[in-house]
Amino acid sequence: MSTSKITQAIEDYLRTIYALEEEVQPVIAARVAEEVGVTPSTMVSTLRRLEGEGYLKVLRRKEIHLTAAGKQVAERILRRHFLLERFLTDLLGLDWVKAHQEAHRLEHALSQEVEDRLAKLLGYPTTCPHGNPIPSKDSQRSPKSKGTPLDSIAAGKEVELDYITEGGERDARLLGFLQEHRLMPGTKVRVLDVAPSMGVMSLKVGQDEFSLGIEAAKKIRVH
Amino acid sequence: MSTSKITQAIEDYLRTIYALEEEVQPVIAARVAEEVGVTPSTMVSTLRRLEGEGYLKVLRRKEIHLTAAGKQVAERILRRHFLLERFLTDLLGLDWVKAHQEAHRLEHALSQEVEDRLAKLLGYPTTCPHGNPIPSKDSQRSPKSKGTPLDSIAAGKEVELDYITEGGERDARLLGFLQEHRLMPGTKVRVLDVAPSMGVMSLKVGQDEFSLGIEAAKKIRVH
DNA sequence: TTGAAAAGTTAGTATCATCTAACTTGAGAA
DNA sequence: TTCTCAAGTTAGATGATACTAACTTTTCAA
Repeated sequence: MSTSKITQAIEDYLRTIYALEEEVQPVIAARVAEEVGVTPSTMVSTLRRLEGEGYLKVLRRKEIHLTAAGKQVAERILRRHFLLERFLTDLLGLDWVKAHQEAHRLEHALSQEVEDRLAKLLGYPTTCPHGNPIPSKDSQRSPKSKGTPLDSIAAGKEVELDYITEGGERDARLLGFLQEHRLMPGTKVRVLDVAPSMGVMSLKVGQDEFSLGIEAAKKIRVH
Repeated sequence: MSTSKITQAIEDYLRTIYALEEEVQPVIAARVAEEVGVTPSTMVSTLRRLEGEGYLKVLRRKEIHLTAAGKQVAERILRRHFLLERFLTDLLGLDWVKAHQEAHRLEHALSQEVEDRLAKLLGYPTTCPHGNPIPSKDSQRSPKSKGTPLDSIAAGKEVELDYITEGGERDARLLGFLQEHRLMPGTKVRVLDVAPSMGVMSLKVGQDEFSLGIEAAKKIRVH
């Protein structure tokens, strides 16, 4: 198992599965295919390869579960991704959307040593710019306090933005929208109105009032 | 021509050919194959692909010449490579050898925007840590003053190290050796003795006396 | 001039990562 | 229960990048 080299494609599948595991109950092939952007048939052969390499197991109900080896690869990539996002936003001044995209390309080319030194240069940050906790190297799974999805907050309440899930991070339109409305970790948000039948909720940040889709709100965690 | 996407492999071949062009008279397939680390047969098919894509021409005497398109790709990669080397040594504190290796992996994942911002962060450096001029973006070929190869300096003379050629940069042992003996751009070196028949020359840097192979000395430019 | 070493070429394979098109399976709604 | 749609699968193909093994062609020096 895990004999051959870890390619960029493998890293992409594993990190996607890992992120999905924290968001949807059973991770199935169709979800992963959607996320990674490949056809179902590609998914089948890739899943077989990944299972053969010992990175994951596909259970009877088609549920995909990462093995320890798979988790290790995924966490390493996510750690580098978040670190790069910090570097790109904090030191280079990129916006959220670009930082995410660029980090996605660079994360595969970062070595352990550069990762370590970059972490030091940045003062050992504990979260990415979107508030996600950076997985620690010693594989101690982060407490994953999960936070409360914004869509489950009742009208009238004011909450503080905790973080944007990895699922939200992958959505460039959402990221751009959030940054535009200054909705970032630490921001106070008031829920003016929730209309599930309409699929939207009204929010107020400072003097700025706007609507957000319920689906998008699910990707935002508050407390 | 140049219709399909520029892959990492293509970038590697083009940047290698470009660097060789500045060092050896006619660039031939065998040299490139050696440098890139592929077999001659791989070289044949790759050369055909690259020629088909319009990145180079192979002339009658088997000479390989980059087209304008090929040069553009090569210069862009080299620029990113040198910039990354600066970043890795100046901000992250890596040594020469590692900086070169890491830059070689990262250079393919750097976008134009990140390149620009990185250049700004570093204060628009004009040379890499080994003294090579960073190719400018507007494709104005650098004057390439070439410098004098260290192996052609007569015994007794003292010179100043100008830069280490790209060919030298690719040689990890040489880089490590040079850094160990503090032989870097700006350093004054005295040539104690030249023994071409032995294939070595004796040098003195500060109080440090040591021998260097003639072949290695060719990759060092002084004035 | 010639012959060996260097360079180049061909043919056949392999792997990875992807696709399309056609098909099967399965799970929940009516 | 049955039908439908989502999910999964198979077969067959492609392109990029690489290899080995067996040549052929060049080039240069004796």
